[in-house]
Amino acid sequence: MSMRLPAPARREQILDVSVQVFARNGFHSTSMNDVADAAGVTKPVLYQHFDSKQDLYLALLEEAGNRLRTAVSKAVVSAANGKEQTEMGFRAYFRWVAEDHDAFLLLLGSRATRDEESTATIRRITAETAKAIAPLIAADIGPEHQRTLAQGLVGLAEGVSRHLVERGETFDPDLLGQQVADMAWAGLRAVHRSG
Amino acid sequence: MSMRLPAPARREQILDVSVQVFARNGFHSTSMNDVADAAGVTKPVLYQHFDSKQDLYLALLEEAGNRLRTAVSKAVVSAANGKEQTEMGFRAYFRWVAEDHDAFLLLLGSRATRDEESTATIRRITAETAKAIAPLIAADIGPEHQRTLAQGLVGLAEGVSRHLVERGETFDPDLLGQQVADMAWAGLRAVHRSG
DNA sequence: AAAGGTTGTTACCCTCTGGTAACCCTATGA
DNA sequence: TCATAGGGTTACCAGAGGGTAACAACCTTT
Repeated sequence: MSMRLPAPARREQILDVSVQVFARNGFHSTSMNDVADAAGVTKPVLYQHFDSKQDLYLALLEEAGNRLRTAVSKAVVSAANGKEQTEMGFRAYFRWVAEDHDAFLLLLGSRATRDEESTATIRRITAETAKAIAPLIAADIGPEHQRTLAQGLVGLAEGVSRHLVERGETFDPDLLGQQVADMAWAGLRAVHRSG
Repeated sequence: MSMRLPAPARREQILDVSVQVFARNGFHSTSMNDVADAAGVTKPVLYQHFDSKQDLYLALLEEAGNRLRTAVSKAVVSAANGKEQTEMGFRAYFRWVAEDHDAFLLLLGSRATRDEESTATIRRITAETAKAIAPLIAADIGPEHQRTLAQGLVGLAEGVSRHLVERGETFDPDLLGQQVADMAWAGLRAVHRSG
């Protein structure tokens, strides 16, 4: 039905389409036929570009994770002081959620299904995001504790996002980022003081 | 192999055993045969007590969720002022994580798989937990915003817990609860001020 | 000790779906 | 125009796993 495409273009199209399908239905509830249908193509075509369902799924996770990581990292690096870093970081996170909607659902939505390997991938991505913001936290507490709190901040952003996204509410990422950052920054300073 | 049990006892045993199996492997990677084996029994026995795999799984979620909710609610209610409520709430949460380990993994672990209905159940539980702590947040911001931040706090606790549990680190729930509560409380007060 | 309800098992069905072998169609270039 | 290569399809396999019908072992009650 759909036109013939050169291999690289087809591969891209499959990635584009399948991120939507997987995001909406989750891994297990999405069959390769579903993906193929959505792409306007038949199953074997998928296997010309990806070794397995897992392989396709992991490619999607990897891409989505990269976009998240780089967005947050860039934002944090580009800011001057801690407070600004916090604000920019959260803003970037929420902007990513708002713009890269399907990717958010894929990585962190409630329907995100995680087998052995996907779990590892997602955990790695989350951990790296946390690592990017860990320096925001006062270094005079143990590094373990520091990383734990960084994961907490990621969880904070995640919880807020999931709540909003799953209720279908629209939001201004910059405003939200600022508000959450205010809260987080005050919290971080408290940690600093209390050691 | 295992002894004959009266129906209610068998039902309880199945619940006890399957929460472990599901927590460890997730919904889709766990077959009813796996559950049956773990219970020392054969498949049809499971279907004498539960209508379907879904049904069993939802029963587990419900039980786990109840324990979480009541633990947090009780803790929050029993405290006097806001700061103490925050501390008691987080303590109760982390105590639940430490004690009801499998339940935590089942509800919120990375392998937690969520189809249509399970998603709804888990979201309900999380939302109710958030509702229990929403009053901690100053009422002079919009109720929508208030609920969003409450979800953020739940996410915070979740992120911290997941990080610790999945790294297999042991932790003192009371100490951790206090530390996280310090951070959260300072954040909440900041929200209060900035409106 | 026979009856009847309860607990449990064996053996099976059936669907779903990941994956593949074999073939077809279309464009291009010599 | 004919060969060739690469994109695409049809038709199928095979295994896994949810769910069930029929049967067997047990215990209790009379």
